[in-house]
Amino acid sequence: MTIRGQRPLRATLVDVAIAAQVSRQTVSNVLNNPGKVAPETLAKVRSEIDRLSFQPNLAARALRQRKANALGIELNATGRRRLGNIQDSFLVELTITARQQDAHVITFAVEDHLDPIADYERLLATQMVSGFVLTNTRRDDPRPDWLRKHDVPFVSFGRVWDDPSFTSWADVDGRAGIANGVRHLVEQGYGPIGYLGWPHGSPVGDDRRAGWVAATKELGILDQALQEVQLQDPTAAAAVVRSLIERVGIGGAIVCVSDALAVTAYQILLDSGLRPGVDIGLTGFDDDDFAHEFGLTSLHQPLTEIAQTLLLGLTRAESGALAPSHGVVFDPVVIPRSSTARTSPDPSPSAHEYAITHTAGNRTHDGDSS
Amino acid sequence: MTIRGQRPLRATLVDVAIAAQVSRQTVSNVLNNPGKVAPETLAKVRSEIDRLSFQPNLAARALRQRKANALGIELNATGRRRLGNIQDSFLVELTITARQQDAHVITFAVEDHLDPIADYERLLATQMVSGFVLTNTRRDDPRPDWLRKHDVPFVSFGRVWDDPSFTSWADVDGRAGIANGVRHLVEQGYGPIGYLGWPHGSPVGDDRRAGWVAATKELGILDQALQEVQLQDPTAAAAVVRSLIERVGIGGAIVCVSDALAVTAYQILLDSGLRPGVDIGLTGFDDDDFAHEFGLTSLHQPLTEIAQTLLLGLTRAESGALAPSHGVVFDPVVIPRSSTARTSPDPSPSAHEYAITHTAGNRTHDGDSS
DNA sequence: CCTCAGGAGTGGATCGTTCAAATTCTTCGA
DNA sequence: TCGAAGAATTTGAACGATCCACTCCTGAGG
Repeated sequence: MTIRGQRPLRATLVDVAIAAQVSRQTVSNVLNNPGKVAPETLAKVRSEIDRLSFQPNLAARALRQRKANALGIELNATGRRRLGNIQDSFLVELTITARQQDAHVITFAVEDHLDPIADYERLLATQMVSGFVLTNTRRDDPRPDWLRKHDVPFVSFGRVWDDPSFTSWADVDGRAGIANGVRHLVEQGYGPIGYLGWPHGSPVGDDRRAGWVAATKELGILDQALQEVQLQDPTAAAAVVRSLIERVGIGGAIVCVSDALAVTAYQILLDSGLRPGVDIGLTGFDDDDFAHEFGLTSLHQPLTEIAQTLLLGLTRAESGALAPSHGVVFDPVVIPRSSTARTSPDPSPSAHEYAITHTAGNRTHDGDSS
Repeated sequence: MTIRGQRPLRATLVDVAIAAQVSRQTVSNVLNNPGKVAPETLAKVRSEIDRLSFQPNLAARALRQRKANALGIELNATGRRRLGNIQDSFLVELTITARQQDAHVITFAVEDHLDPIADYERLLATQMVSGFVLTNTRRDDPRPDWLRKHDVPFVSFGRVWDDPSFTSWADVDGRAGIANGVRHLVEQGYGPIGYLGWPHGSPVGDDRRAGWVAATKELGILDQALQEVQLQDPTAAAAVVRSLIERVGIGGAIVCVSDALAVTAYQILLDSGLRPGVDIGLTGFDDDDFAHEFGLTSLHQPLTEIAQTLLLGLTRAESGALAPSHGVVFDPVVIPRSSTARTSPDPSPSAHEYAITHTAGNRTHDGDSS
C-alpha cells in the first residue's frame, strides 16, 4: 500500500506476511522457529517466500539482534603482500564453509602490525562482525588476550601459545605429518632417512622435527647425524644440503620441513647428477605450487576440516556454549608424487596444467579435491 | 537514562548527542556533512566522539540508507581450491584499499560454477553488499550482463570481453609487459630473443605474444622462427623448449608467457649445462613464488594501482556517475633478477627468505614493496 | 460445565541511523 | 525597526527485522 521509492524494491517480510495473510511475526517464526508454526501455515508462508523470492535483510536483522552473522579475518599479508599458499587456501575453505552456515566472511588488514588490536576493535565496533578467526598466531600475540578480555567470540587456526586455557583452536599436526612422511618413505623402500629443517627455536619447525625423531626412533633407524638445519647464507646452505645428501646416500631419502626447502634440495640433487625419487627420495611440506610443479611428494594440510571445525567452534562460542576441553590437531595427508617413486614415469610434470590454472581469463578445473 | 541490557553497550549516536548537548542529526551531520556544521559545534561533537570512542553502527546505517558499504568478491578457486598468486595478492590490495574508503570486503564462493548468478543474487538480496568486483572474467561470462541488467554496481579486474560498452574495468597490459621484458633483455645485451608461449586462442596468451612481436619488430630483430608454443604433453613440451634453446643459442634469451613455463625452461637450461642469465637470459610473467625462489626476472603486475582504480570506479558507479569512456590497462614492471644478469652473483637465491616468510607462526617483513 | 495449559498467532515497541521538513538563530539591507 | 534570506540546528518519521507481552483458541481433566 505504501508508496515505495523509485523502482520496485525487494520484497520484505511484511510483503510476505500480507501475501500469505498472516502477521509479520509468523513469517519471522517460519524463518527462525519453524517448529512453532503449524504445518499448513508453514507451507503457505514458505510458498509465498519462494514466489516473492524474499530474502531477509541482514542489516535489519543485525540491528535488531545487536549481532551480525559475519566473521572477520585478518589478511596477514607478508612483505610480498600475499597471503601465501596456506592462508590463501584456508580463506577459500572458510568462505565455503561459512556459506553453509549462512554466515559471511569479511576480510580486513591491520594498519599497524605492532598494534593489531586497534583494527579488530574498529571492525567490531561497526557491528559488522560478531567474531573473528585468527591465523598466524605466535608467541606474545596480543590478540587472543584482548579478545577474551572483551568477550569477543573467536577461534584460531594455529595454536594459541600463551594461553593454555583457551582451547578453541585447530592446527596441523606437524609432528604426525612428518612422521607419516617418514613411514611413507620407508614403505617405498628408501634407506636412511635424513631430515632437513629450520633452525631450532621456531615452534612449528621444532614440532615437525620431533616427528622425524619419533618416527625414525619407532622404526629403529634414528640417526641424529642425518639431521641438518638450513642456514641463512645460501651458499653455506647449499653445502650443508650437499653434505646431507652424501651422508644419506643412494637409496636413502630426505624429509624436508617445507616445500621450498625441498625444491632447493631437489635442484642440488639434479646438480649432483642424482634423480629425485629414483636415486634419493624427497618429501616437502604444505603441498604448495612448488610441490605440484616439481612432482614433489608433500604433506597436504586438511584445511577443509580445519575450517569446518573452527566455524563450528565459533558458532558455539557465540551461543555461549562451553569451549572444548582441548584444541584439535589434524594430520596432514601424504600426497605421493614422483619424488618418492623408485621409478620415475614423468620427469617434467604438469607445467602446462599450472600455467593454465593460475592465469586470469583462462580457467580449467582439474577436480583435484582435498 | 534508559536501562540498557546486561552490560554497558557501545555508545550510540544519541549518546554522543546528549554528551555534546546537541541533537542526533547534528552528530549525524558531523559524520556525513561536516561542512554544514558550525566550527565550534563540530569541535565539541568530535571531542565527544573521541571521548566515548563512538563508531557508527553500520547495520543501522545500511538499513536506513538501503545500501551497504561493502563489496562482494567471488573467490574464484581453481581445482586446487586456491586463489593463486594473482588473485591472492589482488585480494590483499583490495582489502587494504577498501579500508581507506571505509568500505569492507566480503568474500563468497559460488555453489555451481555453471550458474554463478544465483550466488551473486543471493548475496545482493541480503543487502550486505552494494556492489561487486569481478575477477577471472572470460568470454561468454554471464555475470557482467546480468549485473548491468539489474543495475548492480560492479567493476572488473580483467577486461569484459563481450560488452565493449562496459568500461569500468582495469587490466594488466600483457602486451606492454612482454615488450618491456624484451627491451630489458636487449638492454642487458642478450642476442636473439625467443618466445615461449601458450597455444594460440587464449586472449591473455595472444595479448602477451603480441608484445613480443611488437617489441622485436620495433627493434628490428623479429624472427618468427624463434616462437614456440608449449604443448600439452610434458615430454613433447620439453623437446620443444630444448629446440628453442638451441635455436636461440648462447647469448640469446627466452621470454616466457608465465613464471611456471619459465621455471620449466630454467630446469631444461640447467639440464643442458647452461647457466640461466650467464649463458641464456630468461624472463617469466607474474612475479610469483617461482620467480622469487629461482631468481627469475619477471613482470610484476601493479595490483595496488589496479585495486585503487577499481574501487574508485565502484564508488563512482554507485553514485550514479558516468562510467569512464574506456577501460584502463596498467603496465607490468620488470623485476630484474639473476636470470637476466650476465654475471651471476647469487646462484641459489633466497631459499631461506621464502621458507621463513610463508610459514605459520614465523613471520618476517622483507619490505619488498611494489 | 468450567478451568486451565499450552499451541498458534498478533500488535506494539525497539534497534541506531539518516532523510525530510520544520524550527530557531543570525545577519543585514531597506 | 522590520523582515527576509540563510545558516544552524532540531524534530518526526521511517528503514526492516526481531523481541516481548499479550490474546485467541482448542481440548484435556476435574
